[in-house]
Amino acid sequence: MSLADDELTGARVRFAPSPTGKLHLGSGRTALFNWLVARGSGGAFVLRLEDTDSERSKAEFELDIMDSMRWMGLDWDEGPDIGGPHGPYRQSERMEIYRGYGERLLAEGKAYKCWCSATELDERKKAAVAAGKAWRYDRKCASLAPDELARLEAEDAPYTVRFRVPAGTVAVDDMLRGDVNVDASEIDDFIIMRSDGTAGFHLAVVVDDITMEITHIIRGDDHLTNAVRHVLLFLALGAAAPRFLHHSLLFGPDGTKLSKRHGSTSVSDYREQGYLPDALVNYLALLSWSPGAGDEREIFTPAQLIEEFSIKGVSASKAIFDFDKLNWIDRQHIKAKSDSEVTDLVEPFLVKTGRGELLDLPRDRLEIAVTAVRNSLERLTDGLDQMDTFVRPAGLLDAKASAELAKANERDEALEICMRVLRAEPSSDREAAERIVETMRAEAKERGWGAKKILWPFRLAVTGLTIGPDLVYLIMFWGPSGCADRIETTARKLEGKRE
RNA sequence: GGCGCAUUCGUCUAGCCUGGUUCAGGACGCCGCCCUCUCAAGGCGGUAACAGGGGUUCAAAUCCCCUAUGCGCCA
Repeated sequence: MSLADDELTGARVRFAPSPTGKLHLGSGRTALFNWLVARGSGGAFVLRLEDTDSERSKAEFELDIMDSMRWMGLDWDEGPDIGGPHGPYRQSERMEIYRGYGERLLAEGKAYKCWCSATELDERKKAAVAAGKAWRYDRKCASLAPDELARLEAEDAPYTVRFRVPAGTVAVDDMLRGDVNVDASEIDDFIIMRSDGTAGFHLAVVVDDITMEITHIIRGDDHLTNAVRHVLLFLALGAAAPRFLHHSLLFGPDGTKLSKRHGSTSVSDYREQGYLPDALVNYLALLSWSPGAGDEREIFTPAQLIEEFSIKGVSASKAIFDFDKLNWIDRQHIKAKSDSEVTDLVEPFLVKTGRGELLDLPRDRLEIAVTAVRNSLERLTDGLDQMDTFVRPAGLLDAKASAELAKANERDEALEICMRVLRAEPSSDREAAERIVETMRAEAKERGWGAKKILWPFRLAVTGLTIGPDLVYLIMFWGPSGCADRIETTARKLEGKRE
């Protein structure tokens, strides 16, 4: 990683998803950026689960998130499953830690107890809005008279703990946007401990980042203004604020937040649809990152991304997810693989779609079938239908093929030629197959025909279909004599029909 | 409503920091042509953008200000 202007060596970064849903593409992108910085800087990548919402947090989502990350190749150095020196890595297991920090802030006068009830707050808020004023917590409990305070303490009524926001300007050091300055008076005294004794979101995040020794916080744009609160808390707790990088959010083609309406949104969906993990990673990185400076490459392996990625190449503007481009990138990654690798990759999808006949094929023939369709692969699932060509019974014509054969001139002669040429070739390797096709072309030429006059009936008679893989692969798959037999079967059927 | 962030072809972007070499480069998509037994793939070519307005300057996509729009956060 080249980070001339950022002393990014040994950066400790973290990815902190809430397990309230499957790993979203947008979160996957955040995880990717963190991972790239960790790996590129020789630092560490921490996975932390923000599962404080016990209603919505589910174990199955934790599993999906971790599975999806592993599938993408985003390995972490510390996390809930593998532990680490700063654990636990689930917020639900860290409540005692937060409470300690909350109490410390309280003791130092940097926070205060607030007895205002939700309904009270609501009323005052409504009044403020009705008066045309912006509502911000009015600090009623920030300066209670001593006797009032004593009375409330004695009552043992539920209270929240609010952070006493100091006056002044707060600067968030963002690696993409420079210092973002906000006047602290814009921030109200937010709650750091809820009335049930659990930590508020902001406190939990900051305490985690301090105790886990996070040096760089990389997350979505939606947290940019939250960062102001976080900086305030870091300072109040006597910790140096880390550096931030708030990347842009992901949107759908219509400019609204990427959601189910636009198609699949979770990483695992893309996995199931047959995208290569490296391609998804490549595409996600390319949304808002580019190598820059006249470097026009677009296809990168994860290793290359680690090598090339730099903060300088990251754009701060919004990113719209383009399915077409993803498909194209996936195709490029598939193309870069060997026939054997693609075959390995396709196999699980044959299993999933119940294509037993193809799976029963010996490996070398399966590989021919895969090789035959790999050009049309945008995703691993795309060529499956065309592969079915190879397990069709001989002589079975679909309606279109049947019609095409019926109207072909000199069809019988063409098929005769095909069979003769095929039967004359004992070998079935690629060279032989290519030779056969060339010979058929020559035979056509001799008769003053176009090549189509022989090759088109050949395809139709062998496969029974009007579309399908290149002829060379048909010959390689069934062998010359196998093809001749299939043609013969078809020819006999045609004859039977005629009589 | 307040605050914050963003704004180059339909989309992702290069260029902006270090103003002239850019009547803005690449990629996806789209369109056309070529190749061709089919579907593709591939090759070649084309389409299309500096949000608007003011400045500063000999010169602005590049620097400054304002406006607009989008998004986000707080409520």
